[in-house]
Amino acid sequence: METRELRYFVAVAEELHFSRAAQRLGIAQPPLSRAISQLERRLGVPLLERSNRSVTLTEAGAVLLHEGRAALDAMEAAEERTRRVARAAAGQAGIVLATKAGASSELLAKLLHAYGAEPGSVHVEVLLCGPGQQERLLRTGRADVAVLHHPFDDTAGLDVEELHTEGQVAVLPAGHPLSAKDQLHLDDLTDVPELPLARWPSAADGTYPDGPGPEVESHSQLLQLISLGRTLMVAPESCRSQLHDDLVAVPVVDAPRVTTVIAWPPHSRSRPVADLVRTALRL
Amino acid sequence: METRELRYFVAVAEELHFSRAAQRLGIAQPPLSRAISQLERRLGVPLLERSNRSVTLTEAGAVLLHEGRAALDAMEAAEERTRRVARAAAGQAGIVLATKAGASSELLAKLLHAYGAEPGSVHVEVLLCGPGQQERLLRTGRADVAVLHHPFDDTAGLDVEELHTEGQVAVLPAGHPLSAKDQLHLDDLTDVPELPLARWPSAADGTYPDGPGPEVESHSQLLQLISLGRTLMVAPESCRSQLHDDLVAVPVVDAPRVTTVIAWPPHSRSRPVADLVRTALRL
DNA sequence: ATCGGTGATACCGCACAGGTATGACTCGGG
DNA sequence: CCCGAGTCATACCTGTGCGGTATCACCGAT
Repeated sequence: METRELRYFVAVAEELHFSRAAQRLGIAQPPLSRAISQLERRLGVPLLERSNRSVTLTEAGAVLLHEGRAALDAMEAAEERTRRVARAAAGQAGIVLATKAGASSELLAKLLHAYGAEPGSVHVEVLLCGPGQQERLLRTGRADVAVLHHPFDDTAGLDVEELHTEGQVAVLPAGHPLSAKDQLHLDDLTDVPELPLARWPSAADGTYPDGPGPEVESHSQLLQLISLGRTLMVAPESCRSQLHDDLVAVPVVDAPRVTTVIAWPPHSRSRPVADLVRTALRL
Repeated sequence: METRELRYFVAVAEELHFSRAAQRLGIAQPPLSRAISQLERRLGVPLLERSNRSVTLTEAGAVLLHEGRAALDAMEAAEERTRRVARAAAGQAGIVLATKAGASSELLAKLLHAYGAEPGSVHVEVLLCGPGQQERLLRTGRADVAVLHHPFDDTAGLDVEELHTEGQVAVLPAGHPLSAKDQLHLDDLTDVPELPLARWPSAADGTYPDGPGPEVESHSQLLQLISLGRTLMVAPESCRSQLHDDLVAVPVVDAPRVTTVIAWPPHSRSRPVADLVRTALRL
């Protein structure tokens, strides 16, 4: 199976629409149709169910979509890491660490400081990105190591070490009745009509889901909207250090505990990554 | 990057010889040369160092070899699992479990029996294979779940659960002076001229490494050679249940402890695999 | 100096990816 | 009830590029 065929199939399987998929791939629709049927013939397995004006995945198609995404990621990672290693060898070496913008900043600062003091340490480029993006950067080879947060990020297929576990707090505008309490439950927060949960853009297409909450695209926007009394959020308690006086954090006793982990691709043979992880575990 | 290019590169990187690699790939040498230089040009990175009569990997080439193998495995796994899912849907369903021939047979029997009694259990095809092969079967999609042994098998990139930990014993011919002891150290076993360690064929090319020990290709051969007083082996103590009277097992106190684990690919969404793992953990 | 063996280059033919035009079919609207 | 819009499939053409053969340039051993 060639990557081209697999890319084509993944596009169709995601769009469930040949013409749109062809447009996304930058080719015409007929060659795409042909490529897919050829793939089905070669595998000996029907992947798509073409019925009245709609395309759906067969069971086998669903499997190929999943496994195929992982395989394409691995191909991309191989290519990307090869390029990066050459660039590193050619001068300004370094590894790339990906982390969610605004999360675990204190821990990260300590880690980078400690690692920088190690003998043989290399330059660490920090890549801040939106939620759920770090994991992808790691899988596609654009990052060597990432700081993730269980259970929010998917760590399937990555090697991880746990660094820190903490509870979560509700961040509320000062003066709101709920902010006077000294602890809360999740049920207290789901149905607060005047503070609906904010909506983030979908990672896939950048559109916002429906709902009453305000649309946000960054952490600072969200904090400002809380200050303005328009929404609330639930976040790991370490975020307290970044809150202004006009925000109040109240522990949410039944929210899932959040574990900060350091993660890297399972086949990594990078010495700097190993050093960085060892340093992180000593903190 | 197309899988064809990557397959070509991996072949050359493994052989470090264009003509042999071309032969292995079933193509002529000139197209292979061209494909590799084209790959290097596309990546913008030299992968191979061609100097006086010898080909060596550059640092980038070594990375691409490693990452590329994983990527090719993932591609193969995607293809294989898709085929298998279709076959399973078409009638005789089932999952494939890979394990080393002759290892953990008791545990495996208990597991299969317990799983078979579960509601909703499917047929489990057991694939016995040589040492170090299970892992590959799992990575390339020919198996859904495997029973592996730490630290012998590499579990990087697989999800695992530990099932059982045990020490190791030396298996000796009855009557040999060492068999009279009630415990041994590894040092006692490395330099026993009359019982040199047996040699297994290499997984890569099937050739035997050099050495004084007898060549074997199966567990039963090895046991017979021990009976004949020609070699010895060190194995997990659970192998005792399969030994004849003319073999003696003596604990090796400083041999690494062996952990039997059940492993599956990290992206598995197979319900039967999850059930099987859950059953295994209850044993 | 010669020969065997290395990888690179030159050239050719054919398979196949991709484009355009069009068909078969299904739905919705006038 | 038919027409038009929209779906994916088919037919045909074209050009790229993969693979093969022949050959070269280079190096080392004899």
